[in-house]
Amino acid sequence: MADVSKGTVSKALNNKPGIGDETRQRILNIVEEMGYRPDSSAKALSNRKTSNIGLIIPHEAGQSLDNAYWPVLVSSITEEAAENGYNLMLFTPRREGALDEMYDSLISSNKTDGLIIGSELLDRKQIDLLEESDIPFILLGKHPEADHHFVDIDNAFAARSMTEYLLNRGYRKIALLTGPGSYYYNRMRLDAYKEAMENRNLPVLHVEADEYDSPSVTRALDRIYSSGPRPDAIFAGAGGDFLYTILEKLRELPEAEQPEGICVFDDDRSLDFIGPGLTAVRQPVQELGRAAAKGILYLIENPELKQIRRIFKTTIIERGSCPVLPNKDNQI
Amino acid sequence: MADVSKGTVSKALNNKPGIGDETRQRILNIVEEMGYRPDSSAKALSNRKTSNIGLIIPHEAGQSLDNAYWPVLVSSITEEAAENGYNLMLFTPRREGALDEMYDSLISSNKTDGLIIGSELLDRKQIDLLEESDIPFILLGKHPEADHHFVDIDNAFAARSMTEYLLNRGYRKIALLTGPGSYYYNRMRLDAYKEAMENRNLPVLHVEADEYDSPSVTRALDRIYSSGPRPDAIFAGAGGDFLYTILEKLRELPEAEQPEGICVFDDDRSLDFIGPGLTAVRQPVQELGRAAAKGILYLIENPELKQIRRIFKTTIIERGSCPVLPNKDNQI
DNA sequence: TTGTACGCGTTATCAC
DNA sequence: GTGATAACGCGTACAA
Repeated sequence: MADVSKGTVSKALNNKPGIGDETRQRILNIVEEMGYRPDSSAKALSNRKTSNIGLIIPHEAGQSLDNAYWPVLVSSITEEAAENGYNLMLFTPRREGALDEMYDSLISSNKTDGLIIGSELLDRKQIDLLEESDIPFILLGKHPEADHHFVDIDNAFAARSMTEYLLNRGYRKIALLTGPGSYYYNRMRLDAYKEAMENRNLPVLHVEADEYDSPSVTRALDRIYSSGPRPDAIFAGAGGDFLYTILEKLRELPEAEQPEGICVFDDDRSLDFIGPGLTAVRQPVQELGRAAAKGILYLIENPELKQIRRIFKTTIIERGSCPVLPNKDNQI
Repeated sequence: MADVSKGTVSKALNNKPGIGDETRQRILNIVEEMGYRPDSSAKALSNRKTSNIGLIIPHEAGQSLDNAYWPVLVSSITEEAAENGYNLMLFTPRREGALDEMYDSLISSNKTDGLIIGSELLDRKQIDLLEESDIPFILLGKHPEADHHFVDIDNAFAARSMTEYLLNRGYRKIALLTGPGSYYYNRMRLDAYKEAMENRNLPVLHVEADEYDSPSVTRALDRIYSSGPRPDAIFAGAGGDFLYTILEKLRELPEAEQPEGICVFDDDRSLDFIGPGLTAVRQPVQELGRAAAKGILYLIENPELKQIRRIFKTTIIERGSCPVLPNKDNQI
C-alpha cells in the first residue's frame, strides 16, 4: 500500500464505483509500476469463481486423441474461452477411472466454474452425479439417457445424406462399418443408414467393431466379407485410426473383392491425398467447439433452467473415392 | 464438523501425524458419507500451490494445431500430469498477444505452479520476463538465445539422417523446403542438411516459406522450380497443412517435373496411404511430452539450478515414396 | 492426542 | 469517497 487501504485498491482494480477518479489513477499507476497482479487463488476463494472451465474427454485406453476431431475442438474451445476471460483445464480420463477422477478432482472441489463433457462414455449414474452437484455442464454429443444441455451434430442427417449420396451414384450393397453401439452417435448413424436402405428394400450390411482398436476393426471387416454379399461401397463410421485400419485391410484384398466406393465420417485434409481422394462427411468441429464454450459460459452466468441444445448440420466433401457406378441402370 | 474441530479434520485428510487411528477413521467415514471435498482455491491459497501446470502453445493466427504433433503432445502431458496429481491448463495465445496474455494471466497471478512452453515464437525479452519471475518453466524445443531447461528432439540428427538416407538412395538434387527461419528448429535442420550436401559437393537447394500458411508455401515451392535445377527429391520440413500444400502443388506439375522422391518431417499414420506411402522422420512426441511434464514437475519440487536438457533421437519411417534411383552409378 | 488462533490475498459490508 | 473489518475455506503452528 503506497497510500490507501486495500479496500480502495480493490475498487480501483475492478473498476468498481465508490472511488475518486484521481485516486483510482494514482493507484493504477503504482500497480503498474510494481507489476502487481492479484493472486488468482485468493480471488477465486473470495469470489467463489475460478474463471476456469474444464473440458473432459473420456477415452478408451487404446484410443488416441490424434484424429482430426479433438485437436480442432480443443483449440476452438480454448480460444472462445480465452476471449471471455476464462482458462481451459483439460482432462482426459481413461474409461475405467473416469467417474472417480471427475468426481474427486472436479465436481466438488471447485476447480472449474463449468464443464464441457464428451458424453460418449458417460453412463446414467455419472450424469446423475453431475446433475446433483451445482456445477453447470454441457455435453458434447447428446446423451441417450439424459435430457441435459448439449451441442451435437445431426448424426442422423449425416448418415442419411451420405447413404443417399451413395445410392444416387448407383451403389446398392453399401456396408456401414461403425464403432461400438455403446457410443450413442453410432446408434443414431446406424438407424439413419438402416432406414435409408430399408426404404429402398436394399440389404442392410452393417457391422460393428467392439472397440475402436485395430484388432476389433479388423474382425468387423472380416465379418462383412465372410457373410453376405461383397459390398460395392464401404462407409467407414469414423476417421483416424479406425479408417486407417480399414484401408490397410482393404488393400490386402484381391482386386475382385475391392469395393468400388469408399467414404468416411470425419473430414481431414489428408483425405485429399489418399487414393483419388476420400469422400467424407465433414463435421463443423470448430463451430461445435465454439458453441460448447459459449454454452457453458452462458450457463455459468445464467444457471437458469432453459435447456441449451445446438445441433449442427454436416456436409459432404466430395472427392474421387465414390465414382458413379458404370451400370447406370441400377440407378433409381 | 460432526464431532471434532477443523484442525483435526485437516490432519485426517492429509494423513498428517498427531491424530488417533480411531479418530481418523471416524472422520474419514463422515467425510465419505457427506461427500465432502476440500475447496481447491482455499487449499491453493493456503498452500501456495495450485497443483496446476500450464502448457503454452503459441501459434500464428492462421496456423492450426491439428497436425500430428500437438494432439499427441497435449495428451501425453495431460496424462503424465494427472498421474502425479496435477491438472493441465492449456493456453494457445496468438503470436501478437502472446506476451501480454502470458504475463498477465499466468506468471504473476499464480494460476499454475509451473509452465511448459513451446519456445518457437518466444523472444529473448519474454524469456527474461519469465526468468525474473519465480515460476518454474521448461521449454519445448531449445531456444537459441536462452540457456534454460528444455526438452527437444535432435533436429540436426534428424535432418542429417534423412538427407543421408536420400543420398544413399541415389538422390543428388535434394530440395529442402522449410518453414520460416525465425523458428529455431528450421535453422538447425537447414544447417544439418546443408552440411550433408556440402560434404559431398552437392548443390544446396533450400527454400524457406515466410509463413506456414498456404500462399507462403506455394511461393516457396515456386521458387524452387523457377531457379536452379529440377530437384529429384523434395524434403518437406513439416507435416500437416505444410505438407498438404506441397503435395497439392506438386501434382499440378507435369510428369516430367515431378521429383522422384519425397519425404517429410513429422510422421503420421495417414502417410501410409498417400501415394506409395510417404517416408517420414518420426519424432518421439509421446516421450517428449512425458519428459516435459516430468521435467516441470521435478522443477516445481526442486527449484534448484541444475539444468534439465533432454534430447530425443528421431527415426526414419521408411515407406515407398523414395525409391532407389535407377541410375545407380550416381551412388557414392 | 486434540483444539485454538492466525495467516494466505482477495472482495464485500459497513461505518465514517 | 474512503478506510476498517469480516468473511472465503483451508493449513499449521502452538497451546492445552
